[in-house]
Amino acid sequence: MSDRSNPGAGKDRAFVNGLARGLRVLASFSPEHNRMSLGDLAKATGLPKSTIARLVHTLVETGYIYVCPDSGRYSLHPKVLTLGYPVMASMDKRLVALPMMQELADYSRGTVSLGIRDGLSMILIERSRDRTVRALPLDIGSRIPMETTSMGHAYFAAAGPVEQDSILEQFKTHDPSRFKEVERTLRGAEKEYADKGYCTAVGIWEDDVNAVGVAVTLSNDVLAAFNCGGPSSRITEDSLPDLGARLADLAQHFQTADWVGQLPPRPYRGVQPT
Amino acid sequence: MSDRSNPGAGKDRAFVNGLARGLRVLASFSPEHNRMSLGDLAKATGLPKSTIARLVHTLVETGYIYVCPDSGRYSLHPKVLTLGYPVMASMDKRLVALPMMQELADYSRGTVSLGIRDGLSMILIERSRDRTVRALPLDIGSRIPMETTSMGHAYFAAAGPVEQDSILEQFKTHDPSRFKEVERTLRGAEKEYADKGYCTAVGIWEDDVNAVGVAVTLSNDVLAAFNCGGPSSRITEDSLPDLGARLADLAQHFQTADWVGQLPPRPYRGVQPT
DNA sequence: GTACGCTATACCGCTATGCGGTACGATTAT
DNA sequence: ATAATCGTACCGCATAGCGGTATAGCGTAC
Repeated sequence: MSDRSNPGAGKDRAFVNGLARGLRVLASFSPEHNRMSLGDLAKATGLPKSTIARLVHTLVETGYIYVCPDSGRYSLHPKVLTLGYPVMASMDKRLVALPMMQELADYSRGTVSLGIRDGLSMILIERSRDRTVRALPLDIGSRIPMETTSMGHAYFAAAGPVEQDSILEQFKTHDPSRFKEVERTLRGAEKEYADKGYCTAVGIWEDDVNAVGVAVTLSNDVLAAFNCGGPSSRITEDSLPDLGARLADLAQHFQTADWVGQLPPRPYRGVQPT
Repeated sequence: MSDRSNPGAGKDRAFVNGLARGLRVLASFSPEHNRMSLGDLAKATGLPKSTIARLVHTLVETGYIYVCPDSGRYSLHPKVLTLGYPVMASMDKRLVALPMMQELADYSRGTVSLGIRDGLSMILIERSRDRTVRALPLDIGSRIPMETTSMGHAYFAAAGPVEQDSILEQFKTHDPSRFKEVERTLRGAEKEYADKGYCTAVGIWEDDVNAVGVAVTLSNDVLAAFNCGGPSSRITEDSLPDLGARLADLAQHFQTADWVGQLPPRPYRGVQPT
């Protein structure tokens, strides 16, 4: 029976299944499936309905899920945002980048984002968009693939050899069929980054999306990467060198910005969950 | 022993304790305690050390916590941000407010934020800051009290009678000693909001912080509130009427903005967690 | 040097606890 | 009216999670 929520080995006395399963429930929500019934969640997680009922009940009790008043379905409660707050706060150096990002977004009439790696994808932790665009598809906390985005390419290029090997290793085990292609792509990106100082992605993520990417180091020595991109109608292929140079410049300024000490040691001005 | 993680009644067959406790572990991180040992977590949560060890082990396995390479302590993994992403995405109407918020932040030389209620506090879901300020103390996902902030006051003032009663009820049970004072404050805020169209908070949250607040409704009929404020050196008490009017104006524009249909129905451009 | 505080990890017996069948009544859709 | 849903309830079972206690490894301090 031992259907461990996470793969992992057979039996692990120290693994709390209920917790892992509950997190799986939370993670099974997505922007397009943000209101789900117990049945939906059962399907999405592959867990039996009665188990889902228990987990959801617990999550409702603890306030991380609430029942939509109208539809009666279950939805993530904004309280889940508070779980991520300490992470955001620990990356506060990105705040110094915000004005620069906004400036470049306006200049390029596209979107500028900052992301870090999780597994084989990049998680966005900050973003700025051109003021004339209504749509900002990727928001904070969203996840984009590493192997098909300029951000991911730049990240890979700037990563140390050991991290690179680890990434490639993960790709190999995760999707062996695409591995060789992915490896070639990423190694190519590494070369491009070394040559030009930025990575370009022309229509490899989405057909009509172009972007450039540059890596940086956050205050806590966490590697991250900027990108700047948008629909090809606005971000033309010809403009990429210019944008790449500007993004590299932005990263340079960000990197060397004298950040330490600019913020007074501030206590946590938040409050308990009450 | 039935030490239920959440208060609640004695025994609830459908309550998964391990899950609730694991969430308590995640929630016990804060910006100032973002690297903790098992002992720290045991102290913070009040759970026995061996239990913590099991929960943390599970959270590490599932990737929501990682071991800091240097210190060997435990820290939240950025992956927790992805849990909140669907919430952010469901509130995408706030994106139309961003340029306006930025504009007002620049004008006022302070900070403009947008927040929604959770329990007796407000959770920030968007923020803009004046470009000349380095510090942005409150970030997305952070939590500020309702009874001492202009945002909270405006929210309360705009809430329906039933929600107001529920809020007051919670205050009464949560902190009876302060209840009468809080009630008076909130009722006063309601009156102020009805009179002026905004709420002011002069040094009630922090001594040297002034702010104004105005409520709005997000696309999904969720009540929310803007605030605009900052240190009294920049946001003087005299400027509050002007800022209040401008914030009310912003809210008005935001409210009536024709948002529906401006975004093409977009698929989730994110990717699986791999 | 040794005694201490702090790590994290391991072990282990117990039983409460979460499990997942299956069944029910209420809604809503076909 | 039939057919899917929805969520809730029940219940016997076995094990999964519990929390005590014990151990081993570091650093620090005295």
